[in-house]
Amino acid sequence: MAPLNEEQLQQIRDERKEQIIEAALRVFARRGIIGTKMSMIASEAGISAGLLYRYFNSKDELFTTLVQQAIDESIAGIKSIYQLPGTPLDKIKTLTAEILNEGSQFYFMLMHHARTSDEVPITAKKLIEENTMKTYIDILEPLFIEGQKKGEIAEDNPSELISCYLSLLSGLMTVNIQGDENYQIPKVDLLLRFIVRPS
Amino acid sequence: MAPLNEEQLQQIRDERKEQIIEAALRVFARRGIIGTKMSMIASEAGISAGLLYRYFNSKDELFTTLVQQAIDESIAGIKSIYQLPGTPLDKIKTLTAEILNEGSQFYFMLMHHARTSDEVPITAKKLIEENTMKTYIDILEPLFIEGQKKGEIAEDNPSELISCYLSLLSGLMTVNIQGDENYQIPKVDLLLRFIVRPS
Amino acid sequence: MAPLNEEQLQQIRDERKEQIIEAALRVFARRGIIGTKMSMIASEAGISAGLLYRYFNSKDELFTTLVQQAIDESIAGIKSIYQLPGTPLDKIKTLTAEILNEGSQFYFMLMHHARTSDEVPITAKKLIEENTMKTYIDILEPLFIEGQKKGEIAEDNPSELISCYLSLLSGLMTVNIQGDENYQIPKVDLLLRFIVRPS
Amino acid sequence: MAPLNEEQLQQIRDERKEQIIEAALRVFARRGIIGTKMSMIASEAGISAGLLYRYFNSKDELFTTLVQQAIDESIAGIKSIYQLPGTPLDKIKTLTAEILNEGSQFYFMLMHHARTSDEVPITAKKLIEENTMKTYIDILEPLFIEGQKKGEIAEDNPSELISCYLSLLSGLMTVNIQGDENYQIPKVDLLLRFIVRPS
DNA sequence: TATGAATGAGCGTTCATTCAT
DNA sequence: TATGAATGAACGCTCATTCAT
Repeated sequence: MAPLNEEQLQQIRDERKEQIIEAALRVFARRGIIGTKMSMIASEAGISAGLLYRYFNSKDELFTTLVQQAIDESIAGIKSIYQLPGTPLDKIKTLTAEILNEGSQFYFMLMHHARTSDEVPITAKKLIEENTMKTYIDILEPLFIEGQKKGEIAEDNPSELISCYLSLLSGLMTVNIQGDENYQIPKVDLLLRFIVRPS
Repeated sequence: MAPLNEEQLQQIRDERKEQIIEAALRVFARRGIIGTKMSMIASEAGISAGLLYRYFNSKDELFTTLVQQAIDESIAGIKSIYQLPGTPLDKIKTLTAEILNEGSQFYFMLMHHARTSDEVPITAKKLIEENTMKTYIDILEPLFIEGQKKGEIAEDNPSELISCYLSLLSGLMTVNIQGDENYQIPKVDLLLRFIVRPS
Repeated sequence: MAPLNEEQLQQIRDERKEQIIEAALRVFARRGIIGTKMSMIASEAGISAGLLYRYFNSKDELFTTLVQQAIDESIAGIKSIYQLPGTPLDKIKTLTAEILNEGSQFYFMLMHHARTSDEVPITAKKLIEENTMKTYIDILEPLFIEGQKKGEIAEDNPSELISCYLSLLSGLMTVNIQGDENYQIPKVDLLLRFIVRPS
Repeated sequence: MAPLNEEQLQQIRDERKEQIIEAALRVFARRGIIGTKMSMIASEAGISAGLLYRYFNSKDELFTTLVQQAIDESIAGIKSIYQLPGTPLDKIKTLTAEILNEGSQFYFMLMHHARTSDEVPITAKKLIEENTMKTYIDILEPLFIEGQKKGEIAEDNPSELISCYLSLLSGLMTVNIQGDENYQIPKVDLLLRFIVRPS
């Protein structure tokens, strides 16, 4: 019954906040900003609705936090491609496979809602406007050019090629849904065929 | 002085209904079923909110009508590929270009909401469950097989190839948004490269 | 196609108005003022909703007209007792039987709504306030006193006796409903037993 | 600091629910189901409109609850006649006086609306259909027969006599209104005169 | 910190009333 | 005169947010 010390309290707070963020991501991703009720996030996080407000001032703030996080993680994820082993094309294949299989789908869906919905808080809107596809193209361009030099990658305009690659990937991740057994994420090799230089 | 005759009234009713359906498609597509307020549809259609209810009994009914229409038109659209001129690959290219350029984007977005949202009316849910990707695969399979025989189309499993093609197309159409100048619909030739048999 | 002359038009107007009043009485009586939609009255009268407003400026005015009519007719009805044949008790029995059997039930139900509902237009409220039970007591008192003198009628205070008689009658007429076969309007002799002087 | 414990919460909930039920009875009784706005009940109960919905899912559910309660209490009330002291006629007089004086009037008015209005929820409609006058006649019949044997009660068909008694009572309770000083609930002895066997 | 009762603004829907024909 | 399309105010209900405990 002794009161917790400062440090322990802070730790509880951090854990709770993480709990909430993860719960919110799952719910917002599936249901969008209006479709999501604060009570849903609360019950997904296993806490009461009122407690949410000790960690986030409003639904908007919570949503915006998630958008920020999605942007940060997606940039970091793309940048990580340079740490991967192998030739440029190897790297691209590995990263693509990781994205397709891994749990990043929630982020794609969240960002789709954030881009499409009109109810998005202005702050989040701004974050999105500053985070255009150009950001990602700039990161990937050196790698694609290197791949083209090596003759691995098709000789199109690299920027256009990357844009197309990202659009396809993003479309797949956003649209992919359970419930239609005919709807399957394509195999990586099939998907990347349009990047690969015909031999 | 005299009231309008039956024919004139019917014409007014038909026009209004069409007006509403078009307005509703635009709004639902962008904002989803919950994000869409009946007043938005009304003002998009240039009529009062109350008048909507002389044509559709409820928001749900209106939404369901649109889903039905989207399904009908998409099936008709896919079937129309057989009327196009040229070889199988020609046909596929032409149809793909049409889809990418034409205004069918609203239907894709609507269907995405209809598939994803939990607030979709049961009737619409049923329509969607009955309308899996298999419907479209079955329509396109003969054409793809013919293309493979002619050596135009890659030698993958045709059903898988079509599924991949449709997934990519559907993802692009759903995700594609105004507002990001870097986000461009890929050129048809680029997109279809993974279908074409490498020469 | 020749235009109707003034007289014919007036006749049409009068018929229409009567049509509407009768329809409105039936609907208001059963459903009360709020439960009644103008469209119900219109369709009960076999005309369009818009046309109602050429005869009555508003729902309130129509309702008030009916209340006025109900009051007028009820007073006339009570007064008519003096035209009936026989002794005072005979007259009372005859009138009671007439009321119980005849179609005056709609008026009782209407007046019940008018007295109970808070949505009644002020004008109607005033009519009702001016039309207390005293009006009817005053009309009937001479008859009851005469009956008492003749030894036909119980020796209670006449005013109280009449009030009780009217309350019971009015309660029966208001509450009596189809649909419960056990709910039967009592026989006149049974009902009047408390008025009759025990022999 | 600590949240309320389960017991305290339950007590608050019970009190609120009772508050709402009492308020709703008063308002529904006077205004009927359509005439009653949820906001009226809320302000009569001294709470906000939104809070109503934590206790009752809908206006219909609230109304139906009241109908159920009215039926239960009326049956219990009638049955309680056998606990009263004295001869059958004494019992009947006492119960009648109790009903006429006591606050059961709201229940009569509520049931009148429930029986008459077309907007009554189906569940309530069913309750009412199952609760005909026969229920009450069956309860009272033995008592009336006993009274007839004792020579206290008139020698009419007992079932008919009870039906008449209940109709009159129910009519009085339904119709009786404040606001007309001439409209007075009759004295019990006067009212019951038609039951009593003439000496 | 944590809970859940309480509030009130906002949306879907209905309906009295108006108006063009 | 007669019609029915059109409007908009009002009510039932939901949910983000606050607050007492």
